Amino acid sequence: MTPPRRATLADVARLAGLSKTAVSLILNDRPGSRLSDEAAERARAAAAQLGYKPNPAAQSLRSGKTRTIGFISDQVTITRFASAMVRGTLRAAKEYDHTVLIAETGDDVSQLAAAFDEMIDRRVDGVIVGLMAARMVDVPSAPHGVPVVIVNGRTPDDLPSVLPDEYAAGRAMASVLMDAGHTRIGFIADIPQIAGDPRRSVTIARRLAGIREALAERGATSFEAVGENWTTALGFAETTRLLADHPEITAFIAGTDGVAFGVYQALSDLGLHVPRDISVVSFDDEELASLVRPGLTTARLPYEQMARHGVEMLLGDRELAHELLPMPVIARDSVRTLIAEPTGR
Amino acid sequence: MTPPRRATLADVARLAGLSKTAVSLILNDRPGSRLSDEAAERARAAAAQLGYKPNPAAQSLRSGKTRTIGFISDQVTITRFASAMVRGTLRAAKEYDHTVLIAETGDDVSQLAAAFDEMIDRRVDGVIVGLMAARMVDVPSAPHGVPVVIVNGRTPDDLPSVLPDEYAAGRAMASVLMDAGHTRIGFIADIPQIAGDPRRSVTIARRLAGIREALAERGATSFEAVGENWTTALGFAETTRLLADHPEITAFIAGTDGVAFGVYQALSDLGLHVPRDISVVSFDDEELASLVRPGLTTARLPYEQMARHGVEMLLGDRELAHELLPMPVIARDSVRTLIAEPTGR
DNA sequence: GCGATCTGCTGAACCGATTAAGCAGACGGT
DNA sequence: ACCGTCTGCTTAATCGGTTCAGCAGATCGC
Repeated sequence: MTPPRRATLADVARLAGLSKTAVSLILNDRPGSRLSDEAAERARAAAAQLGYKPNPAAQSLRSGKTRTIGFISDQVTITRFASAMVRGTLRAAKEYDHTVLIAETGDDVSQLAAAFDEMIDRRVDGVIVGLMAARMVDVPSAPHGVPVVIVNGRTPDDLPSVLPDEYAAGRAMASVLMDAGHTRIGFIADIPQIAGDPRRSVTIARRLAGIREALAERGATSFEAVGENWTTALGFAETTRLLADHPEITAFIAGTDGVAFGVYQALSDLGLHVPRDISVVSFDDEELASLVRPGLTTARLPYEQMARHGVEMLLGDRELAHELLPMPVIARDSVRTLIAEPTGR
Repeated sequence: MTPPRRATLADVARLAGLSKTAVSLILNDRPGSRLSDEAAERARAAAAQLGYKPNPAAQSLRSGKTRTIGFISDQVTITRFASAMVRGTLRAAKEYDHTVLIAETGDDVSQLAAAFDEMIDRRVDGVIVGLMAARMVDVPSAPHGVPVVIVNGRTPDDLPSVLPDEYAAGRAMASVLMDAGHTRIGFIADIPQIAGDPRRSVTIARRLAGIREALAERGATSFEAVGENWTTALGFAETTRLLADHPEITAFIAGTDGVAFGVYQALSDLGLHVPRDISVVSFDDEELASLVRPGLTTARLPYEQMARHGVEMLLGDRELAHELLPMPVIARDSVRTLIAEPTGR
């Protein structure tokens, strides 16, 4: 029992015995239009009876607005992080009564440009470019009046952006360990190729700087391992190696949860127990972090909040600027508090 | 350097010295319209010069089509599975030159209905309802002419659906173990509350049936454990218990990868090695399955293909019907082939 | 009693595309 | 020379809303 065709404004007007103009004014609550309460009543009743909803295409045509924003990501649909960004975008957009058009892109720059242009051709009211790794990317220029925000990334021409506050997070995680009494800390850390290249990452360098400065300020001894890529395999290999060389280590800082998972595996193979024998902290808060035993203490990348922030820049009162969002420390069970700190040995 | 306003058909016509009609006919390659090659040339040149792209709102208004489909899911953006469904939908839609509007819904039925109506109000050309767990759900009726497909689920009124072939997958995974020579198999299996209730799952019962029938046909001995929820904790607890009672078990079938992760943890605590001492198979192929060591052999839920299939039903030649899609066996390293099958002990 | 103002409402234009209908000129047949 | 047909193009209507301008009739001031 569904009507064959959706009711139009003209249908409502006819049923209410009014003009299209009158009904439009009433349903949109235009201030200054002086229509009788009685007429308003009739119009609303007719609209309700017919299940009238305005045709968005017609509205867009007139207003030049589509009440739609575009979301483009380099790996939108591939990683669990993407989910959080999509979620944040969707929810925030909904609050502003907008819908979201989503496009997928590989790492390929030309695909991003193509997706971007397609969104513009669809006449979206704004575009969010969401990146999985906080990189520098090129984004085509948008027609005047279409705002663009980069979430978790940057552009060479400095479009408005939202980034995680990696420096603060680096300090925070180092402090979590030091506050618990750890002073000899393994650190699976530096990726010179990536940290030095904004096309790979604009934030990893800050994360590392935060960690290093906090450790240095409080006089902790750190043992750094360097890798090509932050992978589970790297965590496994470097943990094994660092512990062989420096058995005095009591805690590890892993660059990511994936690396931390490798640390766990290595410790398990060595018969060491987390957190009894070794404490571990890391960054990102992937789903994995809550699944491993014991739960991993990690600094969460606030993807959902960053996306929400981006939408608020596009549609809300928030200024189009550069913003840093805090990375909350998610405390689980991978850190042991050392009762006393023995000075010798 | 972006133009202040997008070019319209009228702009192109003016520049080309033709009427809007002529330009429209040319740019749309209408057969039967007899315009000179010379005019076509001018029209195309003018369109290119102005960067003309038709305004989709105007086209929709005229045609009644929006070239947009809606995707609604109960947990769209929350799980890694959702990503695959979104990806499949996006890619397939792109092939049909459609864009995708995505809406989020909690488990709450009323939210699904609300999201659905919102899509209809936006005049989408079709709707995909994608579910994370293959459940029975209620979907409001759509206006005539708007097709709806349920991906990984069912509706009481039997809307077209795409489901995984769980029965075949159950048989397949049991066979993987038996083909490798295993005959005494632990099986973390039955969830009576869920398997018996289509509102919870319309497929788990089939998965279990496939496993049980395959095991029975080939005379394997199975040891079943029952739980309330398929969780990592369940896998951990029941593995520990089953092995204590039945040390002769050489392999486990876990209901999901999450359960299998619990099995891994229990085996690790018991000092048992996968696959040397115990083999493990499961279902779903979450990201986790490739991350654990050794990699988990599992039957993949083909979310991306299911979504693609759904889109093809909406937009392509595929018949709107009920379809079962195969769940591919992803062979990793968690199954050991037993050389010989000792009869005693 | 008459213009000015206010009240309640309507007509028509407009957004940008598609398309049915039709028109001027060239050409062909007789 | 005249009618019919074909070619190449244009005019105008249409989709469904929003909005500018304006029109009757009532009310008011003096």
